[in-house]
Amino acid sequence: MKKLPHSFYERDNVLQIAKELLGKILVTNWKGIETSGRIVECEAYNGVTDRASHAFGGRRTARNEVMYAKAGTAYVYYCYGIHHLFNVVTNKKDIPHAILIRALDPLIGIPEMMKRRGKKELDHALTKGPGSLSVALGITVFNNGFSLRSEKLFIAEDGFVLSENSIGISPRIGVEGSGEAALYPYRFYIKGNPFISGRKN
DNA sequence: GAGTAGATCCTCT
DNA sequence: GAGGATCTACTCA
Repeated sequence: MKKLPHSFYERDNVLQIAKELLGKILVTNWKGIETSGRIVECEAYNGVTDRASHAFGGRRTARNEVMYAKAGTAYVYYCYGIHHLFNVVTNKKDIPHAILIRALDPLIGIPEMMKRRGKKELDHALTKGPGSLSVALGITVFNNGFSLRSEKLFIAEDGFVLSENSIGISPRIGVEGSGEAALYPYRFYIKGNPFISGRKN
């Protein structure tokens, strides 16, 4: 298993990167407790031309400043008063592309994840949906701006190969108020995986 | 199984 | 002062 190189994140096609993130492994390691999961669902946010993005039209505020940071940076923000949403910043510095990680297939540290989520039995809601997976991996706004190549938080590949026809593509979730941007097919997921989020699947 | 309400807080206008 | 890249639980059929 090796960490994805900086060049992986720095490319300019955020859709391509989002698709390639499927099957990769997101790892956190807080205080020696390692938890990880395979990425099975994500959404691309295509910079200043994407109405559903925080950076639409070139908006740049204290909150989304991290989207303008260099590739391979974690962008975490708080939403609906409950959920921490974890994003990966891509493309070059000052270009606000990002990919929202929406669901994981848990691999390591499942008991710890269940503890963080307050669950006694393992079920498919453990890491399903961006809010849930952040809790399961212990990611909070505290991690905003972290590098994704650090020892505590990183994305790696383990040789897992995904065939082209097992990748599903659909419009994004939760962005209905974003005009035609809500229809863009920017969501990528692994077909048939039980951890895919979305109420209607 | 499907639909709806409630939680709950930071950020920008 | 309103709304947001949401999830869960509970109700009703």
